[in-house]
Amino acid sequence: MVVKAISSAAVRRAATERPTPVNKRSAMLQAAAKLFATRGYDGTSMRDIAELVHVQPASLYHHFPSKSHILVSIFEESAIEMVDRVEKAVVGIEDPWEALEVACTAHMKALLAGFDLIHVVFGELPRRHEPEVRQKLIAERDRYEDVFRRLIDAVPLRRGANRRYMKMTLLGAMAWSRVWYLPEGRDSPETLAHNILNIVRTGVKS
Amino acid sequence: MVVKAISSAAVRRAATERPTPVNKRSAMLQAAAKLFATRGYDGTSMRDIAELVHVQPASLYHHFPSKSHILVSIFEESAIEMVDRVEKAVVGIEDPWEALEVACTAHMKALLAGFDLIHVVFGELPRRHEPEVRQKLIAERDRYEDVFRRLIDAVPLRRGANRRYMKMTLLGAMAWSRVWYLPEGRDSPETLAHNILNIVRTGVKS
DNA sequence: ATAGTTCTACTGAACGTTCAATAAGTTACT
DNA sequence: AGTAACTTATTGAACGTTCAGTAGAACTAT
Repeated sequence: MVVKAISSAAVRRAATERPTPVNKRSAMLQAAAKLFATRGYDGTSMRDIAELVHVQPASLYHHFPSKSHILVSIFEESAIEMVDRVEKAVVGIEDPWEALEVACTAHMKALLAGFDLIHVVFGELPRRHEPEVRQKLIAERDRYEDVFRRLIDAVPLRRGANRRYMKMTLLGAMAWSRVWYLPEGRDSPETLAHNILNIVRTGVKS
Repeated sequence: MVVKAISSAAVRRAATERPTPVNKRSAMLQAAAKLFATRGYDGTSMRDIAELVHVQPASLYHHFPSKSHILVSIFEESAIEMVDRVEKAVVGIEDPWEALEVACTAHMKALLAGFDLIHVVFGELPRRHEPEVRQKLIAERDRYEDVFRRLIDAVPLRRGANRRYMKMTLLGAMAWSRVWYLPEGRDSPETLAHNILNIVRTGVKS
């Protein structure tokens, strides 16, 4: 009896539901991230986002109280997801340099192979936004950068080397790839991560 | 008579003219650059620019045919100015590493000490703009990057080191300072340039 | 089991504001 | 007189956001 009721309900649901009705909120975030990543926050309208999700602009306000909350949510979800990706990638690796390289590879893969959320985190300048929003954006990015800070802390450096500069150089060099990387080029995210880290690790001079 | 006429005109002009009437066009570019650098292109309105120059919005259209032309002009003037600054800074320096460091210092000084035009060049993503505009923006930034390409070409590297990756790492690391640098902090632009270049040159590992 | 209620997700139409841009007129200088 | 520099006034379009309303599923009471 109970089984039958559940079964028929499930069938009915499966027959009437749309392709991925699971969570429209995340579909909205996904669409917004894609647009923010390419056109920027100000260059993207709520209508643009709505159109990409095949929904009326007003529907966005059922899930988010404002446009800026969408941006903040993207930073939040991205930080959670990226911290997870990087930390999962480095488990079991003992050599600290190898762990750092694996982390960089995970970072570059996400950045260059279509994970739009992280693109927004490293493309959108918190400076431009209202103090309340800015604070949250910075906090979320810091949360992610902290994973790298810990990995860098574990690595043996020569005397006088500054770990903070090292972190900024590494993250900056990787973030800058946004600007010049061409997907159709011959360089894979792995190659990029390896080469950039290698420059930071051993330098280039003869 | 002639002298008198000129003289009285000069007096009248001096009495009625505003502080720096020399070239309003460049004042407009300056104001636009300051706003573009902090709020971004899309986050800045023609009204904002006009207000900063104490001019009516429509006046901007006497000097520039459109908003995007202002952006292109900023890139042009910035490239010319920065190429000039860097090339002047390195004249007479024989050691290629010292020349590169001087170039980096000039770059960081401009970037962190208020030369707004270059801020726009390294903050505004050409990707976001129409193809015609994008092409010009990329061309101007390439023109500036070429100065660094030449300086890097002159430097002796270890076997297998990639000069293109080196350039991107160096420029990326410096550009990223936009994000985390605090003027009230203890690091001077010179210190930053020295430390970043030193990481790229000799690496950090023990 | 059925009827009534509540809730979630969303729509369609509009709100007032701001946008880049234009047209026409005025002043300043040569 | 003529040109350059700028103003006032205005345009249509696009902006973020609001709001009353609705379809349908889910819960509740009979």
